Amino acid sequence: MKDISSAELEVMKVLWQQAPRSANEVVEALAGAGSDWHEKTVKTLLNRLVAKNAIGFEKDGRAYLYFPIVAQADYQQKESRSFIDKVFGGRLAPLVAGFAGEKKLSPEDIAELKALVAQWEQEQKQ
Amino acid sequence: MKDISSAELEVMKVLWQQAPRSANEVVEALAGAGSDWHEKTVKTLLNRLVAKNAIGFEKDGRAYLYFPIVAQADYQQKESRSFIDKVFGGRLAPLVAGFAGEKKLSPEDIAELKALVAQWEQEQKQ
DNA sequence: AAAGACTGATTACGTCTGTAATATTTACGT
DNA sequence: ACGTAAATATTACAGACGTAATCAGTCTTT
Repeated sequence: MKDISSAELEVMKVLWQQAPRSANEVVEALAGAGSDWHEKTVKTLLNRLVAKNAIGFEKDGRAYLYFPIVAQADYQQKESRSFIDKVFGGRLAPLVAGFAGEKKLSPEDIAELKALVAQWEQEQKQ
Repeated sequence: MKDISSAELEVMKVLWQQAPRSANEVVEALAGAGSDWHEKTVKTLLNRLVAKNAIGFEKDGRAYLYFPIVAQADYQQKESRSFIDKVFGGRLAPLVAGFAGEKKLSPEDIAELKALVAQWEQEQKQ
């Protein structure tokens, strides 16, 4: 399947958050989120996403109700993998270390990472 | 500065690994790394990188010797930040959790992440 | 000195993307 | 049943990108 571009991704996020939604609902959600895209632009993006098979729709009268086909978790997983491969030669730790070095981690992130590490240790003991 | 495209990135990697290098040396390094780009293609990429100010060159007779201007660590840092913002709403932990869930972590990664976490704990105690 | 070889510079071209405008279809209201 | 507003579909267009080919300048060799 073709790549989802970054403008298209903003539309996906709206549908991941809630679906199905009409084109107008998507437009409004984006406007509410601070986007200044013209309505026509959003419709184009929806069309392209349909063409890419990233979203689908069902008819509701004359309008369409769009919903994601690609799941957010799958998208995140694939993109993460290809990003780490491309930029860090496939190693995750250097990315985390880079963030840590720049003090760009939120306390929640630190807590969550700690928990993950603790969990791995548990699993390894068994 | 303009973005470095993914084809351009392959050229950057060669120069990050060793610099300065002539265009032909870059071509050879890429060929050695399994790329099947035509020599002309690589020259184009070098040109575009110069135009983007990502690399520079000094003359060596009729040939140029290219070297990176953008540092790899800086590039990685910026790209990581924008990737995490774009795909994970700025949170790092979910990315790591995704990898963990898919068992896609190398033992080295796990060890390194553990060490990082241990280090944060140290820092917090002080 | 002229020709050839090599190098960088310029040009090419189809696809994708951002950002819409225009065209066409169709359901709803009267 | 028909017109019209609203929704979708098609078309537009410039810049970035992948992937080169061609042009132009210069160093070398004969």
